[in-house]
Amino acid sequence: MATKWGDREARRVDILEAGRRLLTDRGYAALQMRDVAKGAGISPGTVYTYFATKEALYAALYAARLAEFADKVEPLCAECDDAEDLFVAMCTEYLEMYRVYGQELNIWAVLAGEVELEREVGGQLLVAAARIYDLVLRTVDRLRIAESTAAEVDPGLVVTMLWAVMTGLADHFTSVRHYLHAHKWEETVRFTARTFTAGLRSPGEQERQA
Amino acid sequence: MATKWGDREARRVDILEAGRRLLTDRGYAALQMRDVAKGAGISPGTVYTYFATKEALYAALYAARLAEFADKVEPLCAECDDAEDLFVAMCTEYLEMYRVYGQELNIWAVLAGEVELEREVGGQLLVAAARIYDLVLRTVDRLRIAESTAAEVDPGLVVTMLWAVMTGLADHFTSVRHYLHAHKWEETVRFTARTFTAGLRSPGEQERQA
DNA sequence: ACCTGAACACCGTTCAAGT
DNA sequence: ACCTGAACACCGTTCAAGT
Repeated sequence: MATKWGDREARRVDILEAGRRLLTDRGYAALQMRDVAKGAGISPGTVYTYFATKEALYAALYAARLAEFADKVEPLCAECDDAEDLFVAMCTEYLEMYRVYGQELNIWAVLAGEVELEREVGGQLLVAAARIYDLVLRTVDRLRIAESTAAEVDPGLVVTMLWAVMTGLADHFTSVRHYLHAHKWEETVRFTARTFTAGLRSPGEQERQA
Repeated sequence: MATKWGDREARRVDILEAGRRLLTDRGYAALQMRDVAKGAGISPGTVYTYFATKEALYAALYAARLAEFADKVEPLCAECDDAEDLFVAMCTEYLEMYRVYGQELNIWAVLAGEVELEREVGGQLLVAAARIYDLVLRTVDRLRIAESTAAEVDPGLVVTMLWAVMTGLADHFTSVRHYLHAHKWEETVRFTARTFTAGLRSPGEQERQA
């Protein structure tokens, strides 16, 4: 760390970087404030003049990662015209993020104000989440994914379902770690995407809607 | 506690009951070994002669709850002939369990041997999980849910997908707690069930399979 | 102002001592 | 044998003291 005494901006980056490294290399349990301080080349007390709690530090890391996720998903949504392929690609990006950030902080709890954060970090989380939500919403529209059901189904409902399914798949596959899996990630996600898109386009939908 | 000195069986039940109460009343964060001991009318050290770790205690509670879930789902599977309704009912039962036991212990990690448990508790978890898996598998068969795809799709894949979707939905709705929800549980689950059953029965499946 | 690091609080866990 | 409870280990957090 070449960060000079009093350079708060650089110091903040040092802390975030130290935290990010611990998290990605060794998981949430290894994200300990003493080690964050050590990694940033400062004392434990100083970390707390930048982040009020460990949770706030974690939220800041998560916000950055979520923005990165949005950056990766945006071109996918723009380029891909096949809903099934797009879902598979998005899920796979999501899995990478979920592997590191999935278990611990709950973004919705943050957005709901259950967790106290500095306004800035909370705002970053909100912006990133809203960006992703909008992105998916517009893509669902563009690909007419809810086509046959469009007359009655709120596209937001489709997005909510998609998000939940992604989370479920990611959770399942990050927890099991290769062991008792009869099915591989690619196979399961592909099958889910296929089922899902077929279901949304099924002509049977409209009549059952009534 | 009327449990007598030396009655290990009753003592064990006291501990489990104290833990269960803390967990259901005030959540995982409130499951603290000192309070478990207090609730069971013993000293902290004694708890550790019954359960090697807090995680082992939690696993025992989870195993019992999982068996209870299987008990509730079994008649549902037997009585219900509509896949969509069944999925909704199962998800709703699952949500109740997930609300309390969802976040913390990972059953698959346990089954994979990543968490050390007494053989008995590990076995209980395994038995309960296998029971549920089999139950769903047989029901998928019975209702011919994977009908149009049966020639090529492993029914186990359907079960894996269903499990992941249930988890995703439960996770979404336990985390948010009424706040920023545009859609209610019943609405989202119903829509998801409809989409998936339609997708699994879609005649378009077979050709895309190839 | 910014930073240090010893100290406090909390909670899982252990173990020498009691019955 | 079974049980007690003080003590240890660990980690998030605070704060009086340093520069």
